[in-house]
Amino acid sequence: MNAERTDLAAAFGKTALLSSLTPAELKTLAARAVRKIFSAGELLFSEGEPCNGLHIIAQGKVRIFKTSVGGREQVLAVNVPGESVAEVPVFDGGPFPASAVAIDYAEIAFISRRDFQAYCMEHPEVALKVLQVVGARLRRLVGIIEELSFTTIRQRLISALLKLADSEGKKTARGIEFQLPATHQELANQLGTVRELVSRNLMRLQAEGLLDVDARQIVIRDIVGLKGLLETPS
Amino acid sequence: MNAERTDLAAAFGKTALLSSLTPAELKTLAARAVRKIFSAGELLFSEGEPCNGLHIIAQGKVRIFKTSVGGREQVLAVNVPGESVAEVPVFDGGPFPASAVAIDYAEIAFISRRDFQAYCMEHPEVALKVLQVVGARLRRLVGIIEELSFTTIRQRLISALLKLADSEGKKTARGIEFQLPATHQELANQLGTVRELVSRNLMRLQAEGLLDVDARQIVIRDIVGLKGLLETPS
DNA sequence: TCAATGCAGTGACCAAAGTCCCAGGCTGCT
DNA sequence: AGCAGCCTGGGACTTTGGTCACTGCATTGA
Repeated sequence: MNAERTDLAAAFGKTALLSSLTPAELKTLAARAVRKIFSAGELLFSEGEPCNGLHIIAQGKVRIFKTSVGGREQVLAVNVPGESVAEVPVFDGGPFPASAVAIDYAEIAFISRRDFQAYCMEHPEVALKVLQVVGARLRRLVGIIEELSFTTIRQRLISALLKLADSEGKKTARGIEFQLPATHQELANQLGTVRELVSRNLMRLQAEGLLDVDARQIVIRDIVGLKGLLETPS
Repeated sequence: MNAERTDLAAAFGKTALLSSLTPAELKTLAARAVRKIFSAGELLFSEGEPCNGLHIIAQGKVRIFKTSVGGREQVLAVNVPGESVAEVPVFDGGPFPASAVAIDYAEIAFISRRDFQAYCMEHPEVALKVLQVVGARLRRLVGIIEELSFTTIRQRLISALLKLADSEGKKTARGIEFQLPATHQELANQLGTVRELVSRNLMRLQAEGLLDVDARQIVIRDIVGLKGLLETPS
């Protein structure tokens, strides 16, 4: 396993936060970082816990989410290698506003709050980068709020499908094909709803001839029609 | 009107962002700021517009909100004097993620992006403050998402009432009394719903004996009962 | 004093969202 | 082969949210 370990300094060089640093600086920072390994489904941290450092994803994907008392989940973000997690509590000293879980095997570089804050004081441009990253996060949250309060589940599902088609879809004779990245349950969590509604709405779109569904395999037959449904409120 | 003008340097001293600056620094920064006056209901800026500077509220209140195609509104924040508005686009260069309107007569100090960014490079501690402010904003947005996706309008209304009771309520013989800060419509916008549901839910709570409603005058009769409704999903 | 306007309350109605429950299929394990 | 556990599909039903239309009330300003 050791041999497969990602080189932290190299990983740092690819993160938006630290891309402006010189190789030497990356190395000194990497030296201060702790490597943490998580297996699929393992929690990085839970909402409400105190935060003592910055997490940078070297490998794997991390899902950030809130949990309700009723056991429902709302996904806030899915982060990939090169991205950082929980920048905010590092700087305001508060607890984690949400929980984070490793979606699959993940390697995380962990830098203590003190070290990173000190680094920002010495390198103001890093602080500005952090600000940009946090800004992007904030914009995405505003987008989630907009979707939750203005759109139906049907529309949210459609726009999620369109995004997937755009990023992972392959054009075939039958249409644009792709696989759902996970279970209907997981997709429901991202849309802020429950499994059944995802199933049902997929079936409804199929019945309307807009796409074909076979469990997680999706074939979009009428992408123009789908986009049309986003404009005019159904 | 000139005589009533707020002293910008003094106002700056009270803002979280700039509280660490010396009086001399405040003065030089204030010299670079432009004063903008808005009357009630006037737009500071609209979602999607490019952003060319930081707004700091010297006087008045500002409401930040998103608008849907159907004309509905979702309030993201209400900011008061001493707070800044739209820090994010100042730093990431993107457009405003939402619109802002003056709730009543307002005086805004406006500092250009370039000036403020330069200031942050010279004073890294200011950048860290900005990060804290943006962090607080982000936490509030996460809170809104949580409410939108996990709670009913009834519960959101109750928790809004409890917050108001806490901040503005006065204990009287009849219970905790206060006035709604604005119209039912406005309250609905903050809860992410429509006027009728606010009316109805208020009436329902009254029928249940938990509070008395007379238009905007609220008397909470059973605060324990209200809090109880937040715990167990109704 | 009398429209005009804006806000609050309300009933009827409809659509969306959510719950509960069970059946069928697939996978992996014993 | 047989079983257990997950995931999906789907039926029946309830609750919540939202729309529309109308009434009454207060304020305001001509």
